Amino acid sequence: MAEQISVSQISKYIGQEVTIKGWVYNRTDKGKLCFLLVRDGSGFIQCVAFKGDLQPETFDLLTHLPQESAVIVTGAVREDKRAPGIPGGYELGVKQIEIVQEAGLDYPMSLKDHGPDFALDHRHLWIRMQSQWAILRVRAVVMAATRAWLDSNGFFEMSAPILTPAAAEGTTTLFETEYFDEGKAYLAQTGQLYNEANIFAFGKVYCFGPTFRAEKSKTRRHLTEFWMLEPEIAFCDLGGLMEVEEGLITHIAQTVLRDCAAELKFLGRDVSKLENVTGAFPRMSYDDAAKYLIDLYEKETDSERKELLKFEWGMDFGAPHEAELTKLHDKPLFVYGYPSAVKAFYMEPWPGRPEVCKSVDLLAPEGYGEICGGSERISDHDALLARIHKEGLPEEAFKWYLELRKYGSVPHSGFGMGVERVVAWICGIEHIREAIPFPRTIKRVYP
RNA sequence: UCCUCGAUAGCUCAAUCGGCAGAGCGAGCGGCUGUUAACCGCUAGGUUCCAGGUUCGAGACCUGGUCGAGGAGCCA
Repeated sequence: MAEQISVSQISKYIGQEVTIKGWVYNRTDKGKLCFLLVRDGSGFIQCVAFKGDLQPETFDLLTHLPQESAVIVTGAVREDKRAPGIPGGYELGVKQIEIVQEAGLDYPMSLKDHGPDFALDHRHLWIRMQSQWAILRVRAVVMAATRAWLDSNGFFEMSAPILTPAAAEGTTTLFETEYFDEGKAYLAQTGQLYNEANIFAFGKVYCFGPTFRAEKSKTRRHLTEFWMLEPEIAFCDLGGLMEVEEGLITHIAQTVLRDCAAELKFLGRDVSKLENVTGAFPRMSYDDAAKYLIDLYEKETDSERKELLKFEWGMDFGAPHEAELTKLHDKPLFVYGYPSAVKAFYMEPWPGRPEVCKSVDLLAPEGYGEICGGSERISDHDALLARIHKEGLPEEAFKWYLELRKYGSVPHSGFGMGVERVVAWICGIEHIREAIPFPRTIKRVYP
């Protein structure tokens, strides 16, 4: 009885007879020779059958196997540079094949390109394709690396509620639902306020889960449901926060480089760009960034681009501005000290400059833009209350949040990291809808 | 909410000035002992997004609509 193995472990079994359980990804007949590219979830491997090695009826069955048929293949592993697959370079000489299910002939996914509408309508099948498989494997490693780094650096995962009573960040649009006799409840757009309660019990915490924004954003950087990591740290200032982000992002990038080499290679990612993601990241003040952007705007001669680059102090960066800033470095870039007016109400003002707050965004290189946004939080009760009033937020809804400032308040900081944006950047893909198994966009809740 | 672009075979697309609805892939059959999204031959496959209009004649032009994509704003 041959040992059942996974394709990802194939290199350890050269010369041995093994069994692989999976699905036919592609088939090529060549007369007395038949190639099956079989995927098993862990990778893709070429299985080669010679007519002379098998019963005639078995070989005939093989050459008529529809794409996506479920199979159990047994054969000897050998190294062959010609063999395609992920990792590739190994193949199985078929000795025996059992067909678990012969797939229907009308499988709609082609190995060639699909348009976004068709691909997304068939997302339940699209995820089987090599490109999507590779991206989602990277996503899983990004998420595991995120938890691993935080867990080994003294953080505790504290799940935040998804059904929440009110807007956390004011103006942003919320998904609304009926909640028994209590009136309306809303899908969480952040777990941060709950994290701030948790740090006073656990010191360093994070929540990691789906968040929801009913914004009508229709760009390659937006989903209505996306996964966000939100660490929050007691006794931590803005500088300390940036060190945490550096440590985490470095660990994520280096872990993916180590564990997803085959996936990155398949995606055609230039890994030298990711190898740069280590150590201290460059830091730039909002003031300096604004000067740079204004200069760029004034020098731009193309009228269309000039309109996009339009900038003055006090504005938040648009995607074109972020792209320009990230071109300055080959590492992620911190931009800190944004105008308070464009940031959330809970951010600590800069000492001596109340128009600026102790916030920091982390911009991914190569034009990918914001992947993390965070700040030092207001720790003083009266200052926070004043900000709530100024923003016109309902004081009653923030009663418990304000109370945190009465019993042992300390300087504290936190940030949010958009998982899909990180995955899109690491994989080098165009659109974050491919960085989540089943994307939710303004125009799509199916499948 | 605004701007731009698009919708033709299962998929990706072509169709010149308004004049017979086309190709590649996929599917079926046949051929080939090293294919890499194989290749070669044959076969099947169409409500040209919908509703009107102009015209001898509309996939193409006009009006209205539907759906999608990219971007802006907002944000992670």
